[in-house]
Amino acid sequence: MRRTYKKTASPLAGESLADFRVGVDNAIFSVDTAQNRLLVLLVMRQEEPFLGQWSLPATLVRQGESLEDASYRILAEKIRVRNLYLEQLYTFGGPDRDPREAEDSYGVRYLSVSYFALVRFADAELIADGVSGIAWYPLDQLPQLAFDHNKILEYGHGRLKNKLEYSPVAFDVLPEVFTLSDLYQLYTTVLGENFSDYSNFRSRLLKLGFLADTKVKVSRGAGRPASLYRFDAEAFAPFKDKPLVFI
Amino acid sequence: MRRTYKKTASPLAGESLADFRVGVDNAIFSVDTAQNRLLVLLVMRQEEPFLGQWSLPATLVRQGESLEDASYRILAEKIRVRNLYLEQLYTFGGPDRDPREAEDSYGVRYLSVSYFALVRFADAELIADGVSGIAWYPLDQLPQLAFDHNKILEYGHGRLKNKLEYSPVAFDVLPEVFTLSDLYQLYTTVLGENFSDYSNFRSRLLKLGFLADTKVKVSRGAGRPASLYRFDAEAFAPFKDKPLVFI
DNA sequence: TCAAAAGTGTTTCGCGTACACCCATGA
DNA sequence: TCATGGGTGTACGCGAAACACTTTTGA
Repeated sequence: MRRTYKKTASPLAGESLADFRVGVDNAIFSVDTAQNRLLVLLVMRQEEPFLGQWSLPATLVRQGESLEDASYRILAEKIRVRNLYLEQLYTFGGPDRDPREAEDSYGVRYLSVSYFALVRFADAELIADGVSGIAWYPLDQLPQLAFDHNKILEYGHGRLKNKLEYSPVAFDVLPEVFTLSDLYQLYTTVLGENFSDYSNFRSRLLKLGFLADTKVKVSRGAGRPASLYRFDAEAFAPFKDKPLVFI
Repeated sequence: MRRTYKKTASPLAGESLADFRVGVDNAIFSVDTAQNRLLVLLVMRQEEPFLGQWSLPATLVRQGESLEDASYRILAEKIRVRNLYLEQLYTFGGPDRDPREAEDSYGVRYLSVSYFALVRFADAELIADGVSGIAWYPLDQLPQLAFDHNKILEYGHGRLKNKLEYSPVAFDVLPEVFTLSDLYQLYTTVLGENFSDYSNFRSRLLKLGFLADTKVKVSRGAGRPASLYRFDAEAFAPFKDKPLVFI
């Protein structure tokens, strides 16, 4: 039926279109502000190819399922989390990127649509199913990953840095209330040590006016107690879609 | 063979994975500096679905062909051009975005990986094959397009604006030598009238030091003749990968 | 000699940067 | 009382924005 349809309609019917399986690979980042570490979620592969190697949480897209649905599904299988940010990253689709292609006599191709996620570390609860390995890995201590997943993570890290600079993702990933140091730590761990002076970061952010001071103080060990702030979505609204630099 | 492989390896074998055809849709932009118009390349569809409707130049990915190859192939079929910029845009893959899915009893899905291209208008020669319609359309006078192509173009236009602000794509698309007014016109037509004052634009660009004055003057009608400039890729090198605002 | 287009210069204002310094707490 | 971390203030310089002005051509 499909064949006939193609044949009558297109002069290219004989050109042998590729059949695809579509995989979704999730690059899931989180920031452990307590330890100043940028983490990424890896799972141990339970099947061939790359059995026993670390990889990104991934799945193949099912019938009737959108790409984003698939991404959420795989995420929900690995982690329980309330606050997260998710967006499409990039589509890798060269031939021979997946060893399964070679084994397959029908010439089925495997295409990977990668998604980028940032989750709140505090309430991210890993789902250990007893069998499969699952773990947060510091981004700077990655093992050799399956497929082209190292490349995907590299790309994802770039995206994360941009997002942080130009959009308010940070507030999706911080607790409801947070100190300005928390915010600063977050930026520092993701962007590197020398992106901005604390006091300047502070005054710039406060001047924008969408951080509401709850006046509640919190003391963490020695030192003066810090004010807890809340992200005010309404006050931020005017900045929405406008280019805005947080650095 | 494939089935067996999946069945032994994965507990999800029964979950009915989707079979995909992968299409590549090209959002090809060009700027007619003479008429100050931002154009996009459309083709008239010669087959169902959406027969006789305008659409983006598109193709289905063939066996052994990478996504980017497919994008270049479809571009080369429609247009002869030497200077262009091309990059992946976004992947649209929800179920039911393509009417062919419904007609197909096997549940084949159609996924669209869109590419963004910017071509030099002066030497872009449309390939008219006598049958199919092909034309440059002003972006602000688009007809109703096939599939979700209007949405893709909207997304592509956003990308174009960003690219122009943060990267030197403009020089891929201008002639070898150009006047600063040419450059300014280009920016104006893409970004809108009020993005910057001409004189400020001018001094900012010149101060960066990668525009070489050829000292050759060119006169266009009345008015003082303008200097022709050349983009100096070597002098630009230090700025590569660094955030840089052209506005 | 005037309009049109190219190119130069100037003034103002705000913001990023780099600091120095004050404040409140725990040990 | 001192180390520690939170918070405030200031002085400098660059750059964006707005706009006035000069230069060189064609008509």
